Amino acid sequence: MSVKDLKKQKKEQRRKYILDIAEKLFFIHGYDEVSMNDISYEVGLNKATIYRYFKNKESLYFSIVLRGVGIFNEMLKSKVQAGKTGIEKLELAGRAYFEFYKNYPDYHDAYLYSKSKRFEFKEIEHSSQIDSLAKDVMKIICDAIKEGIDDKTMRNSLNPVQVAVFVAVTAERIVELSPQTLNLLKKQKISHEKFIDDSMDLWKHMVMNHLK
Amino acid sequence: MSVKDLKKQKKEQRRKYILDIAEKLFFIHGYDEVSMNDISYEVGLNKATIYRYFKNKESLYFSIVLRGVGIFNEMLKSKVQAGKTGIEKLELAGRAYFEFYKNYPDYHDAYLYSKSKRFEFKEIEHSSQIDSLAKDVMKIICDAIKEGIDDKTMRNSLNPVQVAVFVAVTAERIVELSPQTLNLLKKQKISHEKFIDDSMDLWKHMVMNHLK
Amino acid sequence: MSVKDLKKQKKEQRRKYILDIAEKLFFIHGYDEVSMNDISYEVGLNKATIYRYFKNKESLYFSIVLRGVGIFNEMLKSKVQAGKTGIEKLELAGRAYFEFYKNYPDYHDAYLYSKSKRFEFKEIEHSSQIDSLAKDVMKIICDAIKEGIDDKTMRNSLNPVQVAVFVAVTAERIVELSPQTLNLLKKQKISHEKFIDDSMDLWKHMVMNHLK
Amino acid sequence: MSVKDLKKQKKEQRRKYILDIAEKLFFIHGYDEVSMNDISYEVGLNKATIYRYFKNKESLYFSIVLRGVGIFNEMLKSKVQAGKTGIEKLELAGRAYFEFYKNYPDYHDAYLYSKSKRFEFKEIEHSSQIDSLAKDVMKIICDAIKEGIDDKTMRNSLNPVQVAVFVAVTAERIVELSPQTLNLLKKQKISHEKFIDDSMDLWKHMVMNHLK
DNA sequence: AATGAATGAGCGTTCATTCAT
DNA sequence: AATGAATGAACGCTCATTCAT
Repeated sequence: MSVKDLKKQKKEQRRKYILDIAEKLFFIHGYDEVSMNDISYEVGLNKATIYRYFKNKESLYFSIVLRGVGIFNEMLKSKVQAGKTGIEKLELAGRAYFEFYKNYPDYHDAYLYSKSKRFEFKEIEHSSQIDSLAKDVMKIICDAIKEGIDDKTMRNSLNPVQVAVFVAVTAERIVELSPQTLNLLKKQKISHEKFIDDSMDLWKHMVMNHLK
Repeated sequence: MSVKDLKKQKKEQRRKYILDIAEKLFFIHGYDEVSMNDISYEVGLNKATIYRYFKNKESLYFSIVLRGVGIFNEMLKSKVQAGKTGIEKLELAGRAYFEFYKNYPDYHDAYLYSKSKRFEFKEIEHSSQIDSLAKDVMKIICDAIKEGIDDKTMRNSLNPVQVAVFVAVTAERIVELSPQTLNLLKKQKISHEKFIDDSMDLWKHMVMNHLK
Repeated sequence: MSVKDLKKQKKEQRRKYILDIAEKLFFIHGYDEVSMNDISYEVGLNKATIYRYFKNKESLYFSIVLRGVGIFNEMLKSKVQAGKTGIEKLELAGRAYFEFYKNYPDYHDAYLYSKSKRFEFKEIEHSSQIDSLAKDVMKIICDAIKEGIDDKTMRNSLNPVQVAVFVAVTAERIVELSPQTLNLLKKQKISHEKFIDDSMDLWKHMVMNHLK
Repeated sequence: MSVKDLKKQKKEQRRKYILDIAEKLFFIHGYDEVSMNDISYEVGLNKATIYRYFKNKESLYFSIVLRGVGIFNEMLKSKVQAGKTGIEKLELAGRAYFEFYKNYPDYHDAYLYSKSKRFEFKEIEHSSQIDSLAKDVMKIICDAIKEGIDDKTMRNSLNPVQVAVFVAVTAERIVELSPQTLNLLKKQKISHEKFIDDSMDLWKHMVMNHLK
């Protein structure tokens, strides 16, 4: 039993090691520019061995994405719980997202890429776990909105799920502006940071209870 | 003179024909899954002949994207001008966007893909024309917001460019929901259409002048 | 008649023009790096039109080589006739060769390339004319040697043809040393020029009549 | 240990096998006319497998050239050491060269082609080893000449390096006469063999000490 | 568990040349 | 005489993946 566990542990360690190296490479060069050769070389293990730990290249990549989503989830949870009102929690959720983006931009990129057309129509390992975590995220946002409606910091005409989806998908893109868009903002002396702040203000106006 | 024109016209027709076929293929299978071999085979012309009409694969793709952006521009312009107030114009801009998405989802996809990391760092034919059209779009939205501030249908604390960017980037993604997200909405009996409608409502709350 | 001649003349002029441009390109980039596209573009005529003047790319190239060989022939003839003794004439032939190399290194390169394996086993236009000129060269050298034997400036045990061939083929390579070889000489403070001079001295020792 | 060695040996054998086939093809058709497809087909291994053994086509070719240069080096060394005087050694060096050419004309050709413009400006595997062997050759010839000057079988006015270079580059070409040149000699009833013999006689006259 | 060897499929692009007009 | 359109053939190389051991 103990021996088995030891083996398992060792395997887990090695898996983690491979993941660390692959992550580094993917983050530097991008998914398509990194070959399994590159990874196995950098890891120091045979290419075929990598396949013992990961079904294929995609699975390897999605494991990394999963890491990122996990990190985000933690950040989100710990941040949001500090809020008192619903609207405050929503704002904190937004802040959590942007903080995640600032601290782990590569994970963020990887996550977006994992959801791009590049991978669709394929059954990929780990993608269900990623989805599950994504669902948790939606639930947290949803709950914040429900709370906001209850405590009257938000309009009661809002549909929590609808708003949560809106918030989530727009957040994803607000942090990743194209060079051209950044340029446009620059001309108005609006930094990316300020843009994000202002966007959160728009969010609040979107949901706040103006009657109160 | 007339002979030359005829030739030019014929060439233009041929070009269009290639573009039509390639478009079909790209829309079905995606950029990376379609090879120049596939295209030439489907077109019925030699691969090298394709290269007489398009510098390379990317140029071919971006020509298609350009088509789509052109179509959207027309739709946007004709829609927006029907609005009377600023906020009405903004709403119509949104409607134009969603209409475009509904009628030409593939063009929309192609446009997004053309802006993805997949192509960055490269100088690509037609990309400047695409950018130029994209700028026109931003200007139209911007003008609508300015008008809204002037006619007091929108808050005067808004920065037009900031809002325009926010609106534009979020619109891009609201229409492209992942299957999981669509599922989530479905459980709440919210159709994609309804979601879009509701999102436009959120937009309006975001910018409207509540004092009035 | 006169009209025909005029046409012929014009055609000849155009041919020369094409040749001039192609020559420039070949000399700059080398045979294999220049495409018929490049040439036609630079010439300003349609690719197919080039083919009206030259059977194919090789024929075009060999026309240029022919030019060079022609130039060399003239230089050789005029130089050699100034010599009084046979050995003097041989030396002058050598000098003519090296002068040609110095003044027209590109023609020299092209000539050597035309004789390389790159082209063998093929029937190429103009190659017989080139050969014919090459024969003239051999004859001139041969005659010089015969004269040298007669006037006793050279050993009478020499076979003129054998020596001529030896002189001709070695000359070709003495002027085109590899970077490594040039380096080796440099270490001994021997410049390429000096090497050539010394080589001509070796030639003279090779044939001179030591009894005299 | 022994297992590893066995594998290495097997790999070496396979490498040699590929080299043998490729050599055959290159020798028959020439470098540019043989594609990697041809080689892999003839070898009976997948194209990609060839790339496991050789970095690229050039590396494959230069491995073959290296073989040839190695063979020549052996021949040269063993021949030259049999000479007693310097001039004798020089003559033996020449004989070694011609013998090599006679026995391995294809290797000789390949070596010359490897030094042609076709490959310049590129860093190619094995080329440094080839250069190193070429340097050995030059050293051997140089030493022979120095010895010849010392033992007074050669003129003391000679610069050993200069003569060595002259001898080396001319030797390279004497053996590779064009069909036209061979024809010319034939008319004088001079066989290639006789031409080479006579050429060596010229060499000797070139360097010998006539005072002695 | 780990490896080295092997593979099939594919990639976009370029070329010299030839045709119908 | 001159053109624009069209073509077939080829090119070296890389990739993710899977075997036999």
